[in-house]
Amino acid sequence: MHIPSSRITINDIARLSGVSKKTISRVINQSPLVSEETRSKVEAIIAETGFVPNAQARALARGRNSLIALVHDGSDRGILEAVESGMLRGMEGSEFSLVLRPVEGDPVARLRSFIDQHRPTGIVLLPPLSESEELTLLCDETETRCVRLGRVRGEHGLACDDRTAMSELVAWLIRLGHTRIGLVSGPETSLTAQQRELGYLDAMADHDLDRGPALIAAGENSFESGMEAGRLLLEVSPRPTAIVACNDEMAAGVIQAAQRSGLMVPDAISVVGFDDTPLAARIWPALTSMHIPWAAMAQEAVSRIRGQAMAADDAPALKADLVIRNSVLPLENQSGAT
Amino acid sequence: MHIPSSRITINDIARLSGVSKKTISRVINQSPLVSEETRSKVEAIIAETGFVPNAQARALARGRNSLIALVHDGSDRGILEAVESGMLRGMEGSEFSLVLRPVEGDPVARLRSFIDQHRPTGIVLLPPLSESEELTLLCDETETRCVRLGRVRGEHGLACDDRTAMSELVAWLIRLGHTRIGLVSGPETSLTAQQRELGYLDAMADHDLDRGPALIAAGENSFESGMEAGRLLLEVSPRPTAIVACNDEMAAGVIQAAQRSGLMVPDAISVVGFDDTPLAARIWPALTSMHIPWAAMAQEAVSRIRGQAMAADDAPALKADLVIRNSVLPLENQSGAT
DNA sequence: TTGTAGGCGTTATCAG
DNA sequence: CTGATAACGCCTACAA
Repeated sequence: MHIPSSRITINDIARLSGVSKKTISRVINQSPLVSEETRSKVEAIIAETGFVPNAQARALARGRNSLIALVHDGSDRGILEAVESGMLRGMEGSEFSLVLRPVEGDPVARLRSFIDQHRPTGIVLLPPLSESEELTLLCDETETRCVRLGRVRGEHGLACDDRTAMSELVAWLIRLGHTRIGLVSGPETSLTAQQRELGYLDAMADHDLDRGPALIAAGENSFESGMEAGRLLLEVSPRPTAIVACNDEMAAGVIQAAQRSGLMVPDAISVVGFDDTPLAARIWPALTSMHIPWAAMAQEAVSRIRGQAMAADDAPALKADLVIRNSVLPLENQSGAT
Repeated sequence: MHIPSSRITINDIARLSGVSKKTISRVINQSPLVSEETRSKVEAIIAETGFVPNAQARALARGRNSLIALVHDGSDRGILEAVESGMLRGMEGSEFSLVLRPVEGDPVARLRSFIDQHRPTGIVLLPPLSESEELTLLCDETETRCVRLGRVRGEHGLACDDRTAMSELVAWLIRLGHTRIGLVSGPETSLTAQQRELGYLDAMADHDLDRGPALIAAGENSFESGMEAGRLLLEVSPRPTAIVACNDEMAAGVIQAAQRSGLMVPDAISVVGFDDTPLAARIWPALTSMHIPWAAMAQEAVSRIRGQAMAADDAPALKADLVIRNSVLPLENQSGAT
């Protein structure tokens, strides 16, 4: 016997309260088909005994486990912390638990066997996996609820407008007098990164500024790729007076590259990030960044999976928001050199 | 019917291969009591059909779920990333999945209901929760395997020697000529933090240096508390020439405080951290830090829970290791001011 | 080496 | 409103 007999089950409760298992089950599941009297009697006994329904048995009977999985490919670690804590907040006080599921290699096959094995109630997909239609199809097939973060179109999507947000960010730099603005782009396979790049191009075009390829360096969302891209952009002549990176990790890399080569930020060059991850506040100079409400989106995603999607009015605004810190100076206050 | 009948079960495999369920079960569980012939035939069919055993049914029958939980109280977010990825590496290719379980409030009650509900195979406890004997007892009671990270004594512990590591770190600063060395300590309720503080005191005493309370500021393992403690230490007169923080988050806070007040790191003051989290490499100047192999420990913890603890020889060394970056200068190369 | 019967704790069906 | 009875998919005893 694996399970200590001390562990109490629905049968014990049934016996103690003199009703059938099924009635206990109804009480547990808030079924309206129970008399007030019976319900309160049973509830008292449950409280008294500290009975907790066994999630495995339940999962087996229902064909669904009380798990919600966070599925990502590890390509953008910066936003993970916010997403995790948002999801956890959304599950607080519920029966649900959070499972971490990185998938590398063939995402469809990996995810399929994960779902077959654990039958989670739902999964939250992060970019760029959230951009795959295949994965959504897989969830439909397996009756797994699915929310795609950072991907607006489609019924399963939840995102804010990256393109507009980036364009506003760049427009803000332009208002500060900057005209030569470099971009560190994200992986070209990521639609989210593409949207951000388009936002940059929008703003530059709106103000008739040079948006030639020389001012754009390709990154991979990682700190290291940001450093590398930063080095490239710093050698462009004439040098950009501001650089915007498609996420905070890369922005931190740009700052590192700049300071190492003796260009102080923001005195010699301004740098801005995107996402507003915890890293932004911890580096020096503290990074000005466009806040993307990943935590709020993740929390809302969990609500949807739990079937408690808020009314449109109550839903959190899910809007991007500029957070000004210390990594940007108006052009007129910048010096040309160290 | 919740489960699409298309989903294949052990019964389908049994029928297809012309043997009984039990034999399939034996194959799945690597039982030696199966003939080579039968085994390979069954395995072929399993591969062909893509059959994945249902974890819920299995969990119900065995009384254990194929989950391993990471349990922490959120007080030291810096090491979470390393621990998560180490645990995931340890579970790669296995049937196990990682559940994230932050507990706030009454840890014993919270953990108990979590265990009752999900019956995880094991849990990994992070400091300071790993220091609680109560939680270990709870695991014993519920037959849940448990590994306590950062806590040496006892059969369930897995840690490296924080005290010695810190003392070596401080001794290294002393060899660089520093004599006035400040400390940002961790929460006094955390034994791990206490060990680190003791290591600092050891080294200072060994070299007959001032280790009075004026040079020690209390932190709470958070970035903000590090900034606050940093501000305090910078006002001590004469000012310390180096500050060591009990974790990287706080060290980043100290750097922020120093640079904001115009004291450049490391030119005016040296700063070192502890843990060597990803943050250390991302800030500027890059943080010199004592590497604590959290990822390796977490991976080993998972191995233990899976019952595959390596022989002592094969086990990863689990030793702390100094990682030198750019936040420290020998005293003679430091200038007294900006 | 393999198979049969029964149980794990819960939910669904359908009759009272 | 309530309760027998039969799943859910797998595993352990015990036989064969």
